[in-house]
Order: sequence, then structure tokens, then C-alpha cells
Amino acid sequence: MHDLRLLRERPDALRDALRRRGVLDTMASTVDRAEALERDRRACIRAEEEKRAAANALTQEVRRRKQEHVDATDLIEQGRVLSAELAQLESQRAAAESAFTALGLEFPNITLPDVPAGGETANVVVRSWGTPRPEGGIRPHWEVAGPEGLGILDLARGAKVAGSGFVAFRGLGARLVRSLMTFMIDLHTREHGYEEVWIPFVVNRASMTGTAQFPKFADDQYGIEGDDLFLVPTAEVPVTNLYRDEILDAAALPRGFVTYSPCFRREAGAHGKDTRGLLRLHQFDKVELVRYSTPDESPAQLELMTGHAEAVLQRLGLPYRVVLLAAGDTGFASAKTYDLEVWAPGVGKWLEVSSCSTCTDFQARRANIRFRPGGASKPTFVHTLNGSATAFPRLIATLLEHYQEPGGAVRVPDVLRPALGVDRLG
RNA sequence: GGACGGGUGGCCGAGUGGUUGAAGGCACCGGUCUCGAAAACCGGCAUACCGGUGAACCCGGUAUCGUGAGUUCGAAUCUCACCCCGUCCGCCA
Repeated sequence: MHDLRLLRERPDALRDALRRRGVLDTMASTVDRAEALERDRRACIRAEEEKRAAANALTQEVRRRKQEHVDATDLIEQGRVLSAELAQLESQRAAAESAFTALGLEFPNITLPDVPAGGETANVVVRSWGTPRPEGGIRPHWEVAGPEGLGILDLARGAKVAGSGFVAFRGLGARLVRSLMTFMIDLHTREHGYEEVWIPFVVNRASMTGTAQFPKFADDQYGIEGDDLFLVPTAEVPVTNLYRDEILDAAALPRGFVTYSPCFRREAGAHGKDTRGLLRLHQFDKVELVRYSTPDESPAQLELMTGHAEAVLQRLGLPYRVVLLAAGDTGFASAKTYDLEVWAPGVGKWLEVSSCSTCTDFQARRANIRFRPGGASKPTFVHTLNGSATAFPRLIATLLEHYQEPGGAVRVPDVLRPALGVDRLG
């Protein structure tokens, strides 16, 4: 959600932002309707407040007469009429208001000026690190990890107990997951200054709306039967909502939180696309970074946080590239996003293992997260940022492929050896 | 899940139908006093929205006492539903 005054004061700027995302055509009528509703809403407010002022004055007069023991039945009758008219206006305004608010939630964030316009093809590789390993002779991770190979990944039994898109890690595979969690959280707390948090893995509707999964992406979420609760699609939701409806201490900004969580996604509409092995799951694990910042500092904070995510890949020795997403490929809540992609020589593709975004004040408005700049002045919205650092399954896939040896064994990077207890798999 | 108690401004805490946006206290800000500080005293101290020439300042209006709905000319105060907190019971990792 933006400052909805934008709609009133600079509708062209809003239209331009939608054009850069390539959604202006589909949203044009939404903009028009929102503008009309906003006019209605304000007209209603004026009329209603005028009438209410009259009703309040009348009430005072009734009270005065009663104190003086003068008959007030005529005024009470007038009040009754006013009150009925008021109820009429109120419901009219409430209708316009809720329609307007609902529409407001449909608008994506406005991308920053340095984000290229256009769709996926306009994405820009801004830098890369390490040397991608050539594809020749490297088997895809699902072959080396499966029951015929290392036996650390059990796709069939994961599917049996839950369904396709759910996996079981076994033995050193399970231990690898646990090692990654420890490695990443330790890195971010000890070297990057993040506060570690452990959070609920289910959230309520308000939290989902705060970070903008709702209402637009409700179909992608798992809901819990009988309760108005939802499995977290990313730890960004509970962590960003930790400070919903609060005013933060300006002196404590910027600040960062790191957490582990499983992530649950229905992936509605993504069936059949890159679904082999660990490429796309309904449940996966991830270490997530969330930062709160003042508006001034947030662009630099995005660079900083992206660097923190990159550090994970560098420590693991995995070649990667940093991609600045074009406006049309940038997530709904994000104003600017860098994807981190690691080369997977077995699959022969760059795999996205991290997505680092600044949501500017978009989520902060929805979730009402503010800070008081310079002591006494009015509270303003913080900027929220989030980034995976990193997601496990695709990272495991690239580890299994990048460090694969001719016989199918896999070398373990140094940083994981202490926690894993071995220096090679197989 | 059951029973009872409770949710009032940054905090504590009065207030059971009518100048109550809300007593009092604390905290905070400004001032007087003081060499300075403390104490004391004086004053200030919510937010959002609508409008007054779409700035700042100021002025008028409206809303807000957990949330929503209802009763009433009028609701912090009465009714209902829901949410949250506490205590006890049950159940349970």
C-alpha cells in the first residue's frame, strides 16, 4: 500500500509506476475506480461530519433544557430524524471506504528509479563471483543424492507422507540441513550483527496482510482448517510483523534480525516448471534476514544486506551472480530486488537461492510500523527489507553438483565440516 | 475446552448515560528560583482525518476509552458477539 494521497495528488506518477511493471493495462480500470471512490469517500465525509456537528449541537441543547426542566420532545424528535439520516450517510461512506481500502491493497509497490522498466528479459546481472563449473559429466543432484546414490534424499517417501513437493532428508542429508542452519545463523549473528529470533511458523490474517501476501496471493498460502491461521510462506512474515502497530526507537535503527524457518508454499500455477529434485518444493527451509531502517538509509541497507547473503555463498565457495530484477519481475511488495543465483552444473542452470528486497515503506504502511525521527517530531513509517541468506534446497542442489567428484561422491566445504563431522559425502 | 476477573492517553490510575479527549499521579518538554543541581512552584504535553488559498503556523469540525455491532436525542459508562491478558480447573509436548 502506498500513501493513497499519491492517487489524488500525483495519479500520473502512479500510472507511470504501473507502466514500468507492465501492469498498467490490466490495472487501468482499478486506478479509475479508486479515483472515483476516493472522491465519493471525501464527499461522504464532508456531508457526514456536517450532519454530525448539527446532531452534537442538538444534543447539547437537549441537555441544557433538561437541566432547566424545559420540555425537549421537539428536539428529541429532530434528533431522531438526524440520527437516521446520519446512519444512512455512515453506511454509504463505509461502503466507499472499504471498497477504496480494498482497492488500495491491490497496488504493487513503486519500484525505485534505478530499477529497469520491463519484464524478466530486462533483468541485469550486476556482478558475479567465482568460476562456474562446466556441465560435462556432472549428474543432477537428485541422481547423486537419491536411494541409488548417497541415500541422503528420499523423494518417494516424502511424497508418500505428504505429497509431491515434500521431501525427506536422511542421515547425513538431514544433518546437512541442520548444519546449514547453524552455519548461516552463526555467520549473521557473529559477523553481521543480526539479532537471532525464533518465531511462530503460523501467522494470522493481519500479519499476512501486513507483509502483503494477502489479499492478492492468498491462493499461494496454506491455511489451517478451523482457525484463521496460515503456514508461513517465508519468515519475512512473522519477523516483519514482530513490530506491527509499534513505534520503534529511532536510536535503534537500523537493526537486523535473523531467523530460521520452514517455508510453506502451495505454488499454485507453477506446476510442472522446474519441479525435479529439490528445485521447487511445497515446504523448504530457509535462513532469513529482516532489516528495519530509516528511509534515508534503506538503499544502502539493501546493498549491505545483499552482501551478507553473498557472504554465505562465498564461505561455501559456490560461484554465483547477482541479478538486479527489472520492475516487472520485482515482487509485489518490493521496490528493488537483487536475486542471488548459484550455478548448478548438473542441472545446467543458475538457481535462485536468495532474493534481497527493500520494501521501502510499503509494508510498514500496511503493518503500521513507525519510528520517531529526531525525538519530538511525528512518527513516520520505517523502511523494511528482507532477504534469504539463504534458502536450503537449491543450495544443497548446487553443493551436490558443484562439489561432485567423478564417482558420485561429494566434497564438503570447509565451513560445514565442523558441524557435519565429515569432509565428504559418499 | 470450562469457570471467574480484567482491557481507559507513553506508563500508572479515577470514572455506571449528558460541557469527559477523558480527574489525579509518574515520565517528558519549557520557565521561575539557584553559582550549578536537586527540591518546590508555574505552564505545556495524543493521534488521525475533513475543511478554512493543498506549504509552515494557526483556526473550525469529526472520530478515537481492546475490536465490531446494537440501544438512545446523547455511550468510556447499558446490551450482544469477538479478540487479548490474568487466575483456577481439565487436557497435553
